[in-house]
Amino acid sequence: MPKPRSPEGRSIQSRLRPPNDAELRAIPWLAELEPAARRRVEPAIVVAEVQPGELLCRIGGAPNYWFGVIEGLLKMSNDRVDGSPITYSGLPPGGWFGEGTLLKREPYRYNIQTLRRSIVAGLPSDDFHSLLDFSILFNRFIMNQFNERLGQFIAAHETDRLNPDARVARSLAGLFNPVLFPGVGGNLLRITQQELAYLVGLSRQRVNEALLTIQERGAIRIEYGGLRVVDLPALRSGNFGRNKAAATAA
DNA sequence: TCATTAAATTGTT
DNA sequence: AACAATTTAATGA
Repeated sequence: MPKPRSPEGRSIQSRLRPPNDAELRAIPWLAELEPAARRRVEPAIVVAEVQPGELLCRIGGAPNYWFGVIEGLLKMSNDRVDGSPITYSGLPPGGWFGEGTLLKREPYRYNIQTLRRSIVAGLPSDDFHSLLDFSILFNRFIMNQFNERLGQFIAAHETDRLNPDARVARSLAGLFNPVLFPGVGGNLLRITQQELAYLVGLSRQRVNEALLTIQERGAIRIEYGGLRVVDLPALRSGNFGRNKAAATAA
């Protein structure tokens, strides 16, 4: 697990800076806005580099920003009563989250933690709400986002009881959702097996085994420091071995 | 640009 | 959890 970052560095708040051009281009919804809306909101966007293990927001915190991943990898998790964390989703580049919490003006109901060094963007709550007020295209984007997330949520729920191979497959399929995470360019996702293990809640060994199985089935190609999707529908369906013998025999 | 070395990641036990 | 093998990144000639 990434060691929780000690308060050695300055707080994230104090490290905020304006985004550069490349970072702005990595924000998917900006390009969809009306030109006037974009001009108005762009100056409000801030970005920060966050180190592995840093907490962007914790349960109970007041929602100040709508967050997005420019680069890197985050995870969204919750703590169960027994203290064991349950991960809801990984957040690869292009993913924006927290709009539900902002809308309800409620405290965060999950923890967002960085799995590796990442660049994170934030749109202040006030600007988020004013965008909702005057940009129809932004509303459309948010609706789309909700819709996709609902699908993801249902898929995740089904996945819970499946065997490890299928869980890994479905988690991967979730990360490759082009609507929620358009920053995952092409079909290559940069994620180490260790990071994936944290997301899925399995050991790295088991994830490694699962990935090899999935690769054998032709759904992905494993690469150093990441992997490539060959057959996304197959990943989603998640019909992966109850046991390896049956898998290879078939 | 190439060779060397360190660090990160993967595949196995 | 530990280990060896492989890949990448960094460095300097």
